[in-house]
Amino acid sequence: MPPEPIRLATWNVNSVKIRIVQLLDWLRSARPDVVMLQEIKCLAEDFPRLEIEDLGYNVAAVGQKSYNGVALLSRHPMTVEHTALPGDPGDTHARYLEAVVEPPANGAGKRPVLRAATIYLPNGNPVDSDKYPYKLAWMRRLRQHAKALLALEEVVVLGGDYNVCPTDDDVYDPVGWRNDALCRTESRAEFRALINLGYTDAVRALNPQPHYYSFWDYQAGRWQRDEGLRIDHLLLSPQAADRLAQSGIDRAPRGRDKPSDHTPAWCELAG
DNA sequence: ATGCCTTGCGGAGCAAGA
Repeated sequence: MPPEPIRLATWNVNSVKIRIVQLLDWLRSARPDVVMLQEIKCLAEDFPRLEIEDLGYNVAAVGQKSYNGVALLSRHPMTVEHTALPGDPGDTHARYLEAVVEPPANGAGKRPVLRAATIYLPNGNPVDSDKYPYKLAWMRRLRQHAKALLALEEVVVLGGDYNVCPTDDDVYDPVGWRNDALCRTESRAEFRALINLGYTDAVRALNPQPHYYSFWDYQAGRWQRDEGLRIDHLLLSPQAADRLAQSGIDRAPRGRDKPSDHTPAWCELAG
């Protein structure tokens, strides 16, 4: 009997406290094994862990008051490895959390561990403020760490809100957005550099069609017009990419009442 | 359009998001 596949998803929930009912409903229906959350917008001690643990998940969170904040949910045992992106102890934003997940053994024997990180990459707007160089510096740090992870030769999934539209195909209005921090040449070059280390964009790899979005602004009827951006990504190490079976974007949560402006991106790795 | 909508904070009106 073949081992069970493992499903992973990333979702910027735009406040986990406001979105708890939508999050629980989605966990019950999508039943992902590992979830990367962003913008929980609360302290870790205020994260609604009991409700999520009741659905069978282990929970790890790094939070701060009001802004940012990330969390990992896993149906399998999980050991936290990093609660911040290495490389700048002065960076106090809650934007990175990495853990090792132990999948259950099966008939064929022990399965390799999975290393999962949840990433909330800085937005970077406005581009003439110090937020943009902060974003680019954060991306360089991420590249350094992602390179070190490759040397481990593990199954690695770096999932999150990257705040980068990789190409013009990932934006509803490329000309209007070309000077935005999400689409600027430097942001795209940094994202490509990350990919060029040897990572695979799991959603793009199996869904090459343009205009396959993960975010729609609340304003100006962007959802109703399907005018969105693809900025939520799952990057796979070669050992993970070798197992990539399915991937996609689950639009359903974006169409529900009181939605986040992002919707989950997901992938499934063969067991 | 320095807007439009939605959050947190705090108890009004910003700041931040993307």
